[in-house]
Amino acid sequence: MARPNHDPDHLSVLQDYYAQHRLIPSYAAISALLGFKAKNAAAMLVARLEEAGYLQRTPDKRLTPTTRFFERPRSLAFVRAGMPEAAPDSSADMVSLDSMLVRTPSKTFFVPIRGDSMMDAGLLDGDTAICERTQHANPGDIVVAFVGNELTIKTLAKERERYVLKPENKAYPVLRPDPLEILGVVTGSFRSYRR
Amino acid sequence: MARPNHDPDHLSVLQDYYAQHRLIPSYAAISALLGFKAKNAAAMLVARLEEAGYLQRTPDKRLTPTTRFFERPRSLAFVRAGMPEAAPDSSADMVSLDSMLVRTPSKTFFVPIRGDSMMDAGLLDGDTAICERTQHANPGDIVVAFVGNELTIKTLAKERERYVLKPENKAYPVLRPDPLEILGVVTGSFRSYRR
DNA sequence: TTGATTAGTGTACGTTCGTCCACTAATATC
DNA sequence: GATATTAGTGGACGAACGTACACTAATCAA
Repeated sequence: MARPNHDPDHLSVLQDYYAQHRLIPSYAAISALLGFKAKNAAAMLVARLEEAGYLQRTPDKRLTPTTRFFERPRSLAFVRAGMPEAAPDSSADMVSLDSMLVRTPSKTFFVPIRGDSMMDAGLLDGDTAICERTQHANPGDIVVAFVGNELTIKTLAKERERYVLKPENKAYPVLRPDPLEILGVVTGSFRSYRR
Repeated sequence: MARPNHDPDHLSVLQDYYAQHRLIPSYAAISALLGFKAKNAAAMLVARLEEAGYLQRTPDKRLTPTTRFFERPRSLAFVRAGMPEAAPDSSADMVSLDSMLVRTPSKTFFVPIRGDSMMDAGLLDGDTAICERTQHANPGDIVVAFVGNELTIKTLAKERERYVLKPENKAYPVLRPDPLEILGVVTGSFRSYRR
């Protein structure tokens, strides 16, 4: 009863459970899930997974997944060999996009992109910018600002001593609002191709 | 000590905690976090949030977030009028990334974008494409295909009687793999500007 | 002004949880 | 063939967790 190698199947059961419930189960639940008859087996499994960097503990010792826990086998490449249908990705669980893209929910909001003024930065009309409210932004950051009573998204730039808003499209002029009212920085973006 | 309205600030503290730790804290931890002196206050808060559909319990009664828990406000055009800090009309326009971008989890997988061959479609190096496994794709769809044993993302096009893969960058040639092996269509994409 | 409702305090209690320790079984190493 | 090493069993125990109940305070509607 001793396999030197790690327990990949055990891990994937936990991953599936997490995908369903968004929670690492208790030792008792793990035992039930994996057919262990002693909670201790679960405790040792968890210890191994912690060691291997799949699990982690909060300051108050509660179990949480690490980033590695969510890593999908980039094995999509293998798929080729076998059946394309056969689970390219056991999509069973995927990191929720929310948790990937939103670090501080209370400071995060979405702003729809209108027009093509940020086209060259890959922000197209209809995209949505993920923004975080913040006091300070640096030149080069893409920021959300108020210009003429509307929200606009541009790259922050410094022009001599002055901060300006630079579109990422040569067809548009640099904006020099005064005062410059910045609401937040853009931390990400997404788009949907469907409807 | 009785505000009829819900506790948006309490919720957002929990959301931030979850974003950091990927775990709903215990009642004791919630009390510490929010300054409650009695665990019971936390229990009642949780009950309210369950009622409101932000939290949920696993079969074994452990607390987990619901989809609504992850919803963020879409644009805050209102903010301008009042304090940017003040929550805008919360009611409408709350969206979660997952529910927006992933329609069929079991058929959905992610493919990282490499290179700039899809630049003109706003898919930059480092972006992630959200793909859905499907049998049929139409000309004009952005698809995931196997070309030379690697995954590639291109626009599907029809050239006379033949389907070809068109890059969205004039510097790249049209691909005419035969047979053409399509894994799925790209239904969305996202990127993060951080790190 | 009264009464209902909502939010939080304080304390107590039973259950679950994680940990610990002794023990067993199977594999790999020398 | 002896011996670590690894994986799991089983039971015991203290601490943490969730729950319950009685009570207080603030708001709102009648």
